[in-house]
Amino acid sequence: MIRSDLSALLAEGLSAAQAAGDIAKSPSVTFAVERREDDLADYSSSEPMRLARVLGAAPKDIADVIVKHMPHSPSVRTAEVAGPGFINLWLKDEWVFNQLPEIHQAGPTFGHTDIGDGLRVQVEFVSANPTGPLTAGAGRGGVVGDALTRILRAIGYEVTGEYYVNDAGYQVELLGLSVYHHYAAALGHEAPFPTDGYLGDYISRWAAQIADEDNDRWLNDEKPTKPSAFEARAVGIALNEIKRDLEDLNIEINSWFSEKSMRDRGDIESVLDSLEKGGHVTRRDGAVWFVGGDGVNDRENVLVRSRGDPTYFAADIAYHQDKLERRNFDHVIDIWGADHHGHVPRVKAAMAALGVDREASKLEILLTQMVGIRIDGELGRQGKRSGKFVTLRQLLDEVGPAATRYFFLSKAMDSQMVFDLELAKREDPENPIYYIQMAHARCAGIERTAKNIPAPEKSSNKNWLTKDDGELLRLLLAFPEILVDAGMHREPHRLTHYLLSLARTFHSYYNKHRVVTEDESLTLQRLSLIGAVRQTFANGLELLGIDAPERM
RNA sequence: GACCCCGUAGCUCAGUUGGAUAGAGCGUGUGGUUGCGGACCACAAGGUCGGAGGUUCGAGUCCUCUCGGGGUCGCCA
Repeated sequence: MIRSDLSALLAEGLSAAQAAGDIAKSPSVTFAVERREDDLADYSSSEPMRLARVLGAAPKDIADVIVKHMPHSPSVRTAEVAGPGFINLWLKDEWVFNQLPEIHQAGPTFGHTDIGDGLRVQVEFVSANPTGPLTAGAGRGGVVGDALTRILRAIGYEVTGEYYVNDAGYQVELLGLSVYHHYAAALGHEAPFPTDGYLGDYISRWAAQIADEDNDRWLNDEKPTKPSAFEARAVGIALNEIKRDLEDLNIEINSWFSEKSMRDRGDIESVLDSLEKGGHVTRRDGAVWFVGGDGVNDRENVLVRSRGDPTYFAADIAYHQDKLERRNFDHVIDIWGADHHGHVPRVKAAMAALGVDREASKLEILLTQMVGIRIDGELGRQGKRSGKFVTLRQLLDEVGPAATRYFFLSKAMDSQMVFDLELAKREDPENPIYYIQMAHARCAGIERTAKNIPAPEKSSNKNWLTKDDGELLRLLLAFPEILVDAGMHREPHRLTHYLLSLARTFHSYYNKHRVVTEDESLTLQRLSLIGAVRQTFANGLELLGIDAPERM
């Protein structure tokens, strides 16, 4: 990666200067180097200004001395001191040009690095209750989690994407009773509808499906025979719809973790036992409460209800212990909806209490903010139990998976967003995803036009690079850095913005320079560049889970 | 009341561990493009970064206060 190479070069410059006695000694320094998108430099570092105090010298003098002692590098054309103490670095065109074959050689793995060092990471996302179809908001978490998973893999982590299925507990009981009410009705019987039952249209749809397929198999007067089996039947239908939605949105789940099977193993009892032994439990009003650790002024939360069944919180503690201890992931990332934010401190406190993650360093919880859906200019309220919400399916049917993913991935996850259905439905250039896909298709189109031209040989002519070729190629070389930043900051939208910027640069280039011309040598060189551009779009879109069409 | 997120161009949003003149898309205006696809390109207008203090060489970015919008505070999940 260019950025880290330059950083090392500057560090060498500093130590050489220190060895020569030109500047005071210091502990080793990591030079922050940033890529510039203006015309001040290709890359720059402001480290000298930060070093001023430590080294007891003026920033400008520090920068001067570093530049003076910096070893020669084949990639650097010039290094100069600017402003109050910046070091500006320019890449050598010849070196930039020589990176092109490397991009082609890496092919589908161009941009990938191994800085993750094979660390085992779990990303848990969506995990919506199987008590109804996925909401549009769940789509946001799903898309962000899926893209993050892909990006982390590309930078060298071994990642498992998991969906935690809440297929047990009170909400599932409610689902079963709600569906049963309609099921019985469909067969001409009566069963009570539960208080706080689910009101969505899909409930009667599922009931009709069960009545149709199973006839009177579950029928009894007021309650289903084998109620837990009936619940499982309803949950099964829900999960099928969820899986189909995720599949159509190009989201891959490696592992479906069943809460029910965890409960059946007795994990909750054993975790409660551990908490009790650690003195983190108190009893009051017939219920069992969790007491936060070490004088933390945290509210107490119920683990076991007075009627005897464990809460979602208790199950979640067992689940996270399973991830962090039994399955021993090096790092766990949970992606939750913002409405769960109050739950974050409790779970972390419980993990600390269990001694599973005392430093609170292994469990990382990210929150995706609310998604408002605007239909016909109206911003409606969303609620699964009321049955009033926009489903992910509606989004997919009306907008399509590419635009849906792009829209969710173009904004930072911690900012609230409004999904304007009418706007997103329009298939005009307003939607930047077409602009990006078009760039890829154009590259492919050029390659089709040139397909009877022999493959580029090793070039002897290195003066072909215009400023525009160099700009385009420099942008390609930034791709690996973008992936590292997007992964390490957990911000997939950085990749989205990069691709948009690359598309802009490419379209501009395309409009200005013809690739396939009479000049065979030049044509071959530019074909190689265009091939690298196409590869970068393909790789980037793949990580976003968006298809890269050859034609549009 | 407590806590979380947001507030940047007309609209939707970026802004890289705090760095040099605040960016993009859409919209608006003007112009270009007989070519590898016109789903394109170039140029322009448009900003007290909600407000006030503070931290320091330097703040859209960090801290405090404050205003506005959204969210969460259950023996629901």
